[in-house]
Amino acid sequence: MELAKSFDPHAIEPRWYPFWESRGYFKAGFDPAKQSFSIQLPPPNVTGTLHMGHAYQQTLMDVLTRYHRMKGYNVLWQPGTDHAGIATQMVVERQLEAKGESRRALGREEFVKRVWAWKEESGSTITRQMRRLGSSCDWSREYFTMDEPRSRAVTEVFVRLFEAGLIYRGKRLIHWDPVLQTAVSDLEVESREENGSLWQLRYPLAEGTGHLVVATTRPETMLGDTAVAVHPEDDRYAAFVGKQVRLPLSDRLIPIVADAYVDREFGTGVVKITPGHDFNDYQVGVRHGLPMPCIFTLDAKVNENAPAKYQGLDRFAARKAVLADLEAAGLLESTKPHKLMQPRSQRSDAVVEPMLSDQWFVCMVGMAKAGLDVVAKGGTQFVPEEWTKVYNQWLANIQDWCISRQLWWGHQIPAWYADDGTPFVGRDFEEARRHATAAGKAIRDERRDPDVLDTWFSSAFVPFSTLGWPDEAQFERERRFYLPSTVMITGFDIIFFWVARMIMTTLQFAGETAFRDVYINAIVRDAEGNKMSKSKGNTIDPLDVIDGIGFEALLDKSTQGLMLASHKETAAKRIKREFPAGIEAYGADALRFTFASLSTLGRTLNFDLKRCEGYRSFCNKLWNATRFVLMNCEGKDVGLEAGANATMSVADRWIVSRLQRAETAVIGALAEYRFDVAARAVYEFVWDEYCDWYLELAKSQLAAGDEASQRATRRTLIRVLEATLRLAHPIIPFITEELWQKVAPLAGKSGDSIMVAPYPQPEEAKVDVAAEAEIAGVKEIVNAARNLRSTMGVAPAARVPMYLADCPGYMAAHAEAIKAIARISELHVAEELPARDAPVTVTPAGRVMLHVEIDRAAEKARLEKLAARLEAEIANAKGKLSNPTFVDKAPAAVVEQEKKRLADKESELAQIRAQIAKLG
RNA sequence: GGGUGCUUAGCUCAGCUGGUAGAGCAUCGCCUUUACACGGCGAAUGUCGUGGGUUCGAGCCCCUCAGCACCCACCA
Repeated sequence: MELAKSFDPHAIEPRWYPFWESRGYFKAGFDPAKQSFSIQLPPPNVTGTLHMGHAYQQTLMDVLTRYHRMKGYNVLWQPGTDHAGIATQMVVERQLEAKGESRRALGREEFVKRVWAWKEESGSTITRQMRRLGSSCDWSREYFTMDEPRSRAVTEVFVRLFEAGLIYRGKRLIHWDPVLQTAVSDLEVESREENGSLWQLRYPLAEGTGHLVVATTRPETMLGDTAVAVHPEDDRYAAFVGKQVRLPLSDRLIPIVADAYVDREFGTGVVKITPGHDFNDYQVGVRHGLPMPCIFTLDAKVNENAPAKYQGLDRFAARKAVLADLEAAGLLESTKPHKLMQPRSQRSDAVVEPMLSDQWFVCMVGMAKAGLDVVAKGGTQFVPEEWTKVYNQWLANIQDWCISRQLWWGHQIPAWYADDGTPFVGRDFEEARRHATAAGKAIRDERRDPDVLDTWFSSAFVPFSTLGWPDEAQFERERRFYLPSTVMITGFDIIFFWVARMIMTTLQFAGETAFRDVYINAIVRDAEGNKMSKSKGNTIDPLDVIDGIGFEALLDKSTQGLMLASHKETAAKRIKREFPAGIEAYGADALRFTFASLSTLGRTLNFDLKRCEGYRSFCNKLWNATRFVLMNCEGKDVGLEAGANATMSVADRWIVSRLQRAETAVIGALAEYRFDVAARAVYEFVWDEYCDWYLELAKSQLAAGDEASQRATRRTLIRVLEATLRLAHPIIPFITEELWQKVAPLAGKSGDSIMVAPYPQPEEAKVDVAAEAEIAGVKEIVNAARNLRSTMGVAPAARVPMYLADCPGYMAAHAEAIKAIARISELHVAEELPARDAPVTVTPAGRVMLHVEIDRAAEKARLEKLAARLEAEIANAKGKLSNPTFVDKAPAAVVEQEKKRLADKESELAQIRAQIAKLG
């Protein structure tokens, strides 16, 4: 079947993914004779959809995966999805609310059923989208963090850590989200600078008259104050230490303590201490043995530990009431505006309340040390390197990890409580009961801890839980191939949440690092470098880039789901401005090429549809080059059989040589994760060398060459193209497969698919420096001629005579090619240029004269300008060379280079001067 | 408060261990030349953020300042 006249991604993409997948090409290999390559997909939220960040990461992962597969490695790209505890539970709760139902009314069992139903319904969306992008994961091994094997691993890890004393239950001050009503880890708290107030309150002294003034941003917490503190060396307050103040409103006596935590410079130097609701105060409370009352309910209303008057009030209402009462009592000294870092829960945006609460924790210090060591010793390397510091800094200051969540969606904690409240942990109830019995305690099945584990707890084990662990036999079999993973590709935002924890747990349970390399990819921004966000309306859906989308549909989907009218308006405006005609269909290959090209080792990647358009053009270029080659090779003798009479021309040897260099460049770039360099090498080889020059050179060889050289040219055309397709396949899999299916047979290559064909390997012997120099010379002459034509205003189609002098002997052999490419009617090669009024260009490869009408004065002026520039360059070079320190100290090669430059320029100038003289 | 990164052509970015600045897009000419107008050919464009230092030589190394972005942190 003929190739269509131009590249249309839609016509080809849908056919190849099912072809690859159905033939099992994505399946992990287990051949002991081969090297292995493996990569873990950061598991996306199971009910989520593919966004630009995913598409970008996966492009990089797929490039590496396909590349290593073609190189013959055992390859495992391990996919999976995450149950995303809080996020998914929230989505389903919202759905229930919309239907007038509620989680609590349904009850735990029924609610969890509904979440599973939602997971089943939407769970394959993102994996379907991944297939559209071309991601070649081994779907036969796809996991879900709550599937049976992963759940077993979670229980096993929990039990073992508990038995090792690394998981414990304790009453600690934790971050409480009063909206979601669960504990969250410190990583799930985000602090933002917000405008608040700083209030100064008077606390009357218990004895005598007078008061101390304390400053606070949260006056309502005074209901839980159990002390005030001053700095031990603060002379102003030394006399008060050990005495008491009368806590207003509550009318309790609380001590004045001395603690070095107090900053004498801030406020009055006196701090109110609320150990139950502040992390600093908690420490002070511990040091001074203070009571630590909790004054809030789980939904952050004032509880029974505060005076009756405030009970039942929300935190913020209580603040108002407290302030009003203090003011009435004359105890409010001042109110000032104050900027503070407000800690908010990442998921609900609620102001987090520190609460003293019973939770499960993982003791991190030891594991963190191991995690630091393995990176320090180079067992795991970050790319770019600078992220090592970020990793180190976090691990060095790590806190114990609060892993219990008061949610229903997730892995329920495998702990049961004895009647006296002692927790017993086991792989199942029976095991827990045995422990309890041994300890002489009675427990019941229904007294299982209701909490679930942090989502990140389960995803922290995927490096080994996806290789069969805790099944020893399977794990031993598979880890030899795929642990550690070769590389982890992910965003910096989850270095702490995920990467560090995987490294730590894998060290703990497999005794080995999880990854050889950790590649931290850039964050995808819009073309102007702004963060992509729904409310700004500057998000782009990767599927829309692949498939295209009309303006109306784009407007619709960009504004739906936005709650605020102002956001809707901003988004709509932006869509109208940026995408007045919607988004064209660029296809997965162009999208992937764009990602690869923009993938420098920076922190951000500004996604520009214009770039994408350029790379779709590239695909079209490749497509049409293939059409040309097929047109010339189909049904013709391409000289494949041994002993075929085929004479390789210099141009043929040149393009083969350039191909070796392109292959070397791509392979080297991929080894260093320089996807941009790899993409550029492919782009430049295909466009600038193969299409712009070789196809043109080939045309004249096919038109004028003898039988044997035509045969060699056809063979070179088809073989270089075939190798180029393989070279490019990891980046642009669809179009290369489509074209390869047609090209490969003609190139004498068999095989069912390009994705299982071998990756091109450069051969040193095929690098031909002489041919490269020769073609470089030809290009120089052609360029000079083209330049003169354009400067002289010669119509592109017009053929003009050309004279060539002072050129290497080989030039005559390229006469036909030069004539065709530079559109020359007659080419005269001679010792000297004829003396006539014609434009001349001097190049190292010869002097070029076009026989065209000229304006003598204008030509003279042009040459004078050239001469002036040359003179300046000559003066510069002479200056350098006459500087003794330069000649002395600079390396000989540099001095030589400068001398050569001087000589070249001087000779060029002489020629130009001569030509000016001829013009009279 | 601590830390990191960035500042190069109108825009987005490359620039290897220091040797006289590059790409894509955009711009401006001229072209329906038989693979490709998703094309061809040509052109223009930069005191490489500031000030200093090291060096024969600095976009690259060192210091200063300025601007931008991000991360971590319990200052009431």
